[in-house]
Amino acid sequence: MDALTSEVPSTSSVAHHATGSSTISAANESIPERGKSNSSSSLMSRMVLNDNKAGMEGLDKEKINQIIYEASKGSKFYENERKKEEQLNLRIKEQQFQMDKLTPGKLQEGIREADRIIENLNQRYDLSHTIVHVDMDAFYAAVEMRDDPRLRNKPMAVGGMGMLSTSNYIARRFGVRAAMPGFIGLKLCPDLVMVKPNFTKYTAVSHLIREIFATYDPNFCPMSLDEAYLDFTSHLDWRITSSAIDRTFLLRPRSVLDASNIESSADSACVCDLNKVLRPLLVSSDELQERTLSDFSVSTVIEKLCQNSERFKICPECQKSFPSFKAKVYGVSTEDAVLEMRNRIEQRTLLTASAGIAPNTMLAKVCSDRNKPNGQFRIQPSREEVTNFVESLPIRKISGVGKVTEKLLGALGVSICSDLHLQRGVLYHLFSPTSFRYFMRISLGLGSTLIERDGERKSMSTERTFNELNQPEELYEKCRELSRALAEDLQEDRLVGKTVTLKIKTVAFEVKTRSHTLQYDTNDENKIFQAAKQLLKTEMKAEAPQPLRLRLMGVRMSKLSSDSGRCTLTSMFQRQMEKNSVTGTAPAKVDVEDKPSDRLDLTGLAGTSDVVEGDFHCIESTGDDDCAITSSDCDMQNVEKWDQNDNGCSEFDVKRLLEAKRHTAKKGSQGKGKQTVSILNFVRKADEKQTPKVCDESEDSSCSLFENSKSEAVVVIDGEYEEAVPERGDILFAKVPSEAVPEFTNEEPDLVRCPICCQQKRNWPLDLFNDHVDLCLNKQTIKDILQDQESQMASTSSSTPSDLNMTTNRKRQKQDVQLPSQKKGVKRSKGQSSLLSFFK
DNA sequence: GCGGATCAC
DNA sequence: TATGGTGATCCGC
Repeated sequence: MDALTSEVPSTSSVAHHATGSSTISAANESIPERGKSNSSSSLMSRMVLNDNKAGMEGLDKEKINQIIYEASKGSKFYENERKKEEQLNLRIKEQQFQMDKLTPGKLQEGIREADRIIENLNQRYDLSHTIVHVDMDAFYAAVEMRDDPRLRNKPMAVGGMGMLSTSNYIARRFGVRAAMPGFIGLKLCPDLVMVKPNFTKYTAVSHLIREIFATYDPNFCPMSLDEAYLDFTSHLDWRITSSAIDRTFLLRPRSVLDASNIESSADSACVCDLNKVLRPLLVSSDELQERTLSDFSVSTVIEKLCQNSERFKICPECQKSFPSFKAKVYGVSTEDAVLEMRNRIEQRTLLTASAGIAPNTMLAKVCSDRNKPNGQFRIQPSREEVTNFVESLPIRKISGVGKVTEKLLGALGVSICSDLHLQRGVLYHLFSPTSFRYFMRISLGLGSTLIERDGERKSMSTERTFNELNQPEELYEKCRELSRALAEDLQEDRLVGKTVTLKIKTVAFEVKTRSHTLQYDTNDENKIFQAAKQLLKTEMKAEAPQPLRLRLMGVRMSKLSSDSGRCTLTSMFQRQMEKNSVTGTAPAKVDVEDKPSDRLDLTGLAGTSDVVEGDFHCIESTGDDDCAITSSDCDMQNVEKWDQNDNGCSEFDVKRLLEAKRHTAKKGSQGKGKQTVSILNFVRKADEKQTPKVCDESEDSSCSLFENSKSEAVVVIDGEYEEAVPERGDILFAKVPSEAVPEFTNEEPDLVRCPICCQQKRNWPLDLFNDHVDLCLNKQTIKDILQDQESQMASTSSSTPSDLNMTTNRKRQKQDVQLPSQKKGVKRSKGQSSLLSFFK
């Protein structure tokens, strides 16, 4: 979290503390020889080594930073960083200015207000939870080392020349760390071995550890493949009453573990996790049914059993003999419980984890880093212990305080958490209420005590870095690829969204985002592409006559909702069609969302699946250069031919088309086929006799069904440019053929029927009809929701969290530092009535 | 609603 | 030769 953007000043009373100006390498300057001024001139705080990581204590930062600087200076990346640094320094100056303006009276007021807020926060002090943060040690690197013993004694990192994701502890001694480009890692450590990441493997390991997590807290909250928050409170309660057997686990010694992952002869010992294959056998054996066995006797009994009984000598999984192991009975204490979990993880994965134990997530996170690797640390749940711990803690250790916040606060004389309290009067005035509150919570050692699963996802995106692209066709092609990938991802998760955002990064590393909100939800590749392309086009124009030179492009969809069970007009009509197929009625088929780029489907209408010509004034966009508007009577003079664009795919200037349409309407020409210029993907027409008095604008306002002067029902998709720009395969219509008319044989002329509930009314006024349909849609939605909930309720009792079924390494995260989470319920449509009104 | 910035992993 | 991808939030406008 940031929240620290704008008006952030500093006080002059702490000016001597301030590292405000751009002077030297900043970060945490506890190193005494820091007195040396910036001889290497612009060592920026944002370019120096971030050693805020386990295994990076006491490095020769001076030397490392020099190497980093030498490797970076003069690059485009470096120049951009320098620019950002200057910006930050400006912000600090502004902060300083604001602080200087603070009068003693103002400061007093700030302190008063701060104390009031603190008092308030204190009311919520809650030490009743035991929160555990677990973090695998150097996860990706550890997996690779485990699987390739040759890597074990070498400095290595996972990643490539471009970027490293993790480094092992040996490499960290050289200053090589995550988020560092590989080529710099090589400069710091010429012997560095770089290994390509293998996410499939990491995901598999993640499954294993999550299975174990779930046994301590079925509602644990994974933050990434290798990290999670768990609420141990309930487990610890259970532990008190548990038997010794419940707390007994089988441990292969480390030497056995190390050997177990090395290729060996067929007759070697079993390498399965004994807690998976052998422990269940033991636990259910008659000999161990005596639940009152003492801690001591359990291990003795197990030992004897395994020595004497053949049943416990051969692994049922691999048929090999079990290796040597010991049975360890863990105590009922918090520390024992966490140690047990970590040991089980190690037995299962041959990898070590570290853990932090504290009354809330904020502290637990800090603790898990304290005794890394392969260690754990606990803050006792007392007010004193918490205060003690927090007091001297550098603010940078807190999740949510990054290097910018660190520097901003540093300029105010705040570097450790107790400083936040000392400077509360100033902070109150200089930061937003959100930020201030966050700071006060930190200084008190307050954090979230609730471990919540992530709510609904809020956005989904795809972005790619590449070698410079600057040709329009190349850029459009990239945009197309990204749109396609995003559409696929959205569809896989059955999500649709409204806001399309284009992200670009120029070759100078400047990042821009441009977004557009559609009138409707979609996850269709073409729709997304049209929007993104338009945004891209605008950016290219802004750059003209220079080419737009990019090194990255991304497409994001936000304002998401679920596509499953969604009550679109589409699905309504489809449902209705199915119902009516027996009786022969066939309401207009509006199929925009599902098959947007399909050709006009006249199958079953006029007995042909081809595009009908002649009376039609239709043009199919073939994407060819020679594609032109040929509508005969429609006044299309303002419509020029398609721009050649987008990699051979023609682009149509819709504004002009719409202009032509308006023009036509104004002229009032009533000749054949002149009334309507519709851009559409699908169209159906009603029988003259049965012309529906429909002018139905569904939730998808870009898709309207209306009646033209020929008493024809036409589906028009002509809202905004995104949906209007014809794509290859789209069809432009000026008129609808009367041959292709489905018969509404079973309906009376003025009878209007709700497509959802099938209620019929004569001369149903349009607005009332719309309201009714709205209501019906909601009703169906509610039903679906309730059904969902019921089925969920039925399955909640299962202790296995659904998240164990990870399919991608995409993750959602949640920070405890934010405002109270606004749990997003299911989206409500306008005019939704209460549940009661639906069902009474 | 949009765009820039910050942060975590 | 060469500095990532995904998701979230906050702030100011």
